[in-house]
Amino acid sequence: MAAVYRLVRRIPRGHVLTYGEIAARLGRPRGARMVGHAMRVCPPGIPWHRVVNARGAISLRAPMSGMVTQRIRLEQEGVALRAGRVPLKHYRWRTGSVTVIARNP
DNA sequence: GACTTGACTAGAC
DNA sequence: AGTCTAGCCAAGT
Repeated sequence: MAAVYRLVRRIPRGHVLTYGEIAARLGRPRGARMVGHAMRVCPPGIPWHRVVNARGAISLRAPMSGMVTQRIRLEQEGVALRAGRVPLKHYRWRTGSVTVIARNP
């Protein structure tokens, strides 16, 4: 749990991670749901909006509140959503690699 | 303390 | 290429 938050906090601005990838990084390749739960109860100070599902889409259970918030906050960070999804090829954060900052066009 | 429920995902059909 | 199934594990009942 705490490890999830620690990792999410390290996601650089303008990048995203998937639930599954976070889980995998924590040694739980199938524990994506756990990450989802961790986000649901996330304490303040966690950039939870940088976490999306495996296809780069937002899969919140509260579409009209959290979903919009997440999209807006991502866009404010320079993550452009295409067709309601984040182009993971471009924005997925690679841990350990040099942080390539994605800027607004 | 079992049972259900999920911000999930990979594979089967 | 859409839908179903089975794993996973923390929290709430």
